[in-house]
Amino acid sequence: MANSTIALDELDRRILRALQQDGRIAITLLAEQVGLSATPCLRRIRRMEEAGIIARYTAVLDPARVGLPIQAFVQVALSSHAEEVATAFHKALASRGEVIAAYAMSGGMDYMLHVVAADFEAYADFALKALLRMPGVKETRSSFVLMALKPPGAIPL
Amino acid sequence: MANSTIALDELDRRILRALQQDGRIAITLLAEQVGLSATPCLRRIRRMEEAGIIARYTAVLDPARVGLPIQAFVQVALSSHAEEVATAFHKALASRGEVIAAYAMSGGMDYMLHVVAADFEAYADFALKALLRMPGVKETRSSFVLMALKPPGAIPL
DNA sequence: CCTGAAATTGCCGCTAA
DNA sequence: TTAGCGGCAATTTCAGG
Repeated sequence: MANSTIALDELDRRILRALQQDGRIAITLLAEQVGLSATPCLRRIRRMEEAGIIARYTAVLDPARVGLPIQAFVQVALSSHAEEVATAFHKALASRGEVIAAYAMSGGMDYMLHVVAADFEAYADFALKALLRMPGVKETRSSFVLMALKPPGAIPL
Repeated sequence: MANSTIALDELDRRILRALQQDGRIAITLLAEQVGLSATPCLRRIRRMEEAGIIARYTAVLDPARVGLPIQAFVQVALSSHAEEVATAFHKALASRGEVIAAYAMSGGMDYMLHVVAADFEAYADFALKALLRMPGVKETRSSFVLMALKPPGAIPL
């Protein structure tokens, strides 16, 4: 996972589209779909993995079906933007599995979190006992997901 | 992808953890890791795929490395909650690749969108020319991602 | 445990700077 | 001529029965 900026041609983009659609597709099949033989196809995939274009492969789970039907987005403001406060906060976030995504944001609130929970009680525990007590947290604002219209999105290529 | 609610035992959870970590792991290796032989391991995987617990497999791309370095979360309020307005809005969202995730939300704003773009100009085009003209859109509020702390998250099991 | 299929590697040929 | 890319074929490993 290096960081070189590599140019992608149409073949690469086709490969990425196919792999986003089905991350376990057989290389042989993929190669056929994009109009290559397996060898150069695999070579391109490896190159994009090395370059960090393909970050990883994953199984996408349905949170509701694994017992985590509650999803929320939480905006968080910190009371201080000192680096050590931010670092401590990041560390606290990292240790919490229910935070499935976290972003530092521009604008009024400093962070956006995507959180899953088994039920409202578990969510409340997280929000009140964990999140609000994390280092530097000044204010939080939770909104719950009622319905996922586009659950896991592919990146347009 | 049925919808039966199936109980997961510790073995299933281990399988899911491994598949979230590496969606292309070989069944043989996975089986060894979780302490099963390949055949029953594969059976469990198929069962969870059928049940929709495993929704799909995907390659996770780094948006910045495929030319989409701008990410934003956009909250959207509709002027009407009539079903036909909402449906038209959902349809408009679906046709926009830069919207990589969309959720109907509780609370003040009706929707939360996760959007990627090649640059601010492209983002502005989306926000001003596409989103604001979608059916029923009353108000939008964009916040930009400065840094992804937990980019693509796994669901805790 | 066995058989067919897939992944992976080495090697060769083609094409363009 | 050399660097880069694609294809073929052989080998090893995997999937699925």
